[in-house]
Amino acid sequence: MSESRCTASVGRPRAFDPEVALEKALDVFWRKGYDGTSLADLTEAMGINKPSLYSTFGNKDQLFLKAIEVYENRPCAFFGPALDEPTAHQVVKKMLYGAAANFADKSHPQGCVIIQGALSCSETASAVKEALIARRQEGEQKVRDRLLRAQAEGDIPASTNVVTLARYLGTVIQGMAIQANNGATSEELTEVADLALSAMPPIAQ
Amino acid sequence: MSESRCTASVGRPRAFDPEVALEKALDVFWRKGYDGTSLADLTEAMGINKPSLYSTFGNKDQLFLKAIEVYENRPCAFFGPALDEPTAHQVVKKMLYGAAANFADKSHPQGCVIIQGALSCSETASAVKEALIARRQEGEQKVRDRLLRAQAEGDIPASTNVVTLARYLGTVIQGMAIQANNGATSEELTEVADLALSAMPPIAQ
DNA sequence: TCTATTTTGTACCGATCGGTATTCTATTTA
DNA sequence: TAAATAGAATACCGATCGGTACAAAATAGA
Repeated sequence: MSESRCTASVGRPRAFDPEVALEKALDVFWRKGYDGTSLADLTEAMGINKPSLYSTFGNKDQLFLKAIEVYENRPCAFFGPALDEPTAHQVVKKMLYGAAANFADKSHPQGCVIIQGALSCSETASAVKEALIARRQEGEQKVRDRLLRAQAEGDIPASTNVVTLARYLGTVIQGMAIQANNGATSEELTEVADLALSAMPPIAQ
Repeated sequence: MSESRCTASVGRPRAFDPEVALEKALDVFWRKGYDGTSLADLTEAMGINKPSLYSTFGNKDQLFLKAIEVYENRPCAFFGPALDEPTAHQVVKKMLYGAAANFADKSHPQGCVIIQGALSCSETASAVKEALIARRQEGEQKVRDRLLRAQAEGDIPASTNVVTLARYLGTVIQGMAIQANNGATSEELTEVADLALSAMPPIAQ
């Protein structure tokens, strides 16, 4: 039995690291959006040529989808951990603060690629657009489920409409992404987060 | 003295109404964004050919800017009147309700072209992007000024940070535009608006 | 009717789009 | 060392991009 993967055994070795290249692609898509990004932009940023891109990642669509997976696991990793906080208030606070810090972080493009990667776009990008809408709705669904759990645990009042509350939080987070694009700083977004938190229902006794 | 304008006096008469054509262009830009819209999309929707488009509107950039002027004066006309409401609470309520009704209105593309027309975009679109950012900031500035006036009039407490409050309202409105793109209905957005309103400071006595 | 003027439709411009065929090169295995 | 394999580099594909030159057509004034 030969080695199954990691450093393919035969043929010319790959001259680039696919993960690094994928992060470069993410940066471009994040900054320019799907429609605004050309293959020339991608190959230049990734440091590879088109045939390498196509043989490794498929095509532009598939590259985009793989790039946003990287995004969800790394640059935007504040979302998942926030859900693990013990109380609903801590979950929401950590999520909004995380968005404030991350969306305005100057070490990468501002905002969120899931939100702004293909918002208004050509028909060519419609599959990507639908994928992004689905991701946003999945995120909102996770918040909703977490709030339902909090309600069951007596964390927030039974009278709270968790569907609307989750949608409100999604709205604020998405708005913060736009604000980051406008040039808002992390501090400014954190102030917005604090104000947004005041819409949370009181802690059930 | 001859007639100064309206139905030019000499030469072949124009076969289309520039205002109608501009509204068609707005519809396309709104739906597809600047980068996602091609001249072929525009000429087809406007019912004219390229030379007519260029002689009447300049180029793609200028057409876009003229289209968003139409947008600000017509489909998005909920913003200005809201500022004329007598109290800060009424201003904010009317603005958020207006956004909820307008952004999800199925008689035109969802969301707001000022927000989603050129969010993440190519370098070609950067001038347009900057113009849109400026418009968003102007809108926020108007809200801020209105809140300052309300504060002077004793409408909201002197302790309220109106800069942050205005930014928060901008954030919610911009988030609602994304929600509308996600497929949220006017009713759902109105519920979000109600929740967002709970972050407003109490009425000063 | 003739001329000046303006818009129309068509055909075209070079550049770039996403995507690929082909050839060359680097490596493993035999 | 020779064959097999797979990635790299170049050059190219038809289609489309934003933008325009040019000539036919429609009007007003002379």
